[in-house]
Amino acid sequence: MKYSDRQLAEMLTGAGVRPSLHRLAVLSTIANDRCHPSADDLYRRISEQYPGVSRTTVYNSLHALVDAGLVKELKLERGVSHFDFLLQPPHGHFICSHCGRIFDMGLPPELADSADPGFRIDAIDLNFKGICPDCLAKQQ
Amino acid sequence: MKYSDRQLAEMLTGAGVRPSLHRLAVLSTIANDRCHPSADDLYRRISEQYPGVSRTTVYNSLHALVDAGLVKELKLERGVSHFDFLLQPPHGHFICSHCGRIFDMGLPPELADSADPGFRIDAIDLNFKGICPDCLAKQQ
DNA sequence: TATAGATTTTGAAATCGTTACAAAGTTACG
DNA sequence: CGTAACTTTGTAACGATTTCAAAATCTATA
Repeated sequence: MKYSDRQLAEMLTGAGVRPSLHRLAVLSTIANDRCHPSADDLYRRISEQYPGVSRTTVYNSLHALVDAGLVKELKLERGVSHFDFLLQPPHGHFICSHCGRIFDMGLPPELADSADPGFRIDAIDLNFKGICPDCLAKQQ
Repeated sequence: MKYSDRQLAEMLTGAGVRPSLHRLAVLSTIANDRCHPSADDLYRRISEQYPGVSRTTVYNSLHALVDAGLVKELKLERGVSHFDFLLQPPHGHFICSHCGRIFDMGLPPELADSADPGFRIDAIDLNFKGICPDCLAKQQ
């Protein structure tokens, strides 16, 4: 499923964020490629489309999108954040130790209930680590 | 349950790591306080006991303990690692958005089975975010 | 179409946690 | 003892991110 720039622009205005060219480019890359890019990945991708864009602009855009609730920041490894589109059922992630790719994984439906009583659960991060099918096939 | 320095030293030698004073102090803090300290928390704690200790020594010790499989590095927030004692059943964590404390939480037993077939799961990180009972009580 | 006001972008410098590295100190063991 | 292996130290570097103030660009209203 691909989101048109018009759809994405509407999401932005709907969330009270002005749909500037750069913000739209950042959101479109996150929403349509679903590759969980880091800020630097995004900077390089956006640079191809808009040469001369500032790294700070990419960070600014990301903050705006995260604050607007359209994008989720994933803290999977120390030091680097990755970014995921939020318009879809909640899901976890799988990080392949071999190729580094990040895959979406379904969340067990009653996971929130497994927390101790008395805690108010607002968000769940579930991350698997291991080897993805592609790398398993290549390995042996 | 508290671990004596002798017990901890045996764990270290058993794992092939020389039980130096600093390493023992780091491990003891992580094992006995169970407060999921960051490297900087540990540096400050160890400094009280051994004034003049170098920050690098704390990092070196942490690396040794993580490599030895006695300590697990938690990547809960961007930028900072926290450290948890590993000698206990696998568990997830709850981070209170209000006070910042980190609590242990049980893992649902068949969580690994919920991953898509074809992936080899080596590790699971489950993190809840929300408000802890103490902060909930104080809030209203 | 002007123009003022608000918002966005820029680029350089700063920050923060962590790592690299080489020198100095310590320990184990023949 | 002597020497090789390991540990600690302190400084400098690193990389991702943030800060900040100036410049550019938009928007609304006249």
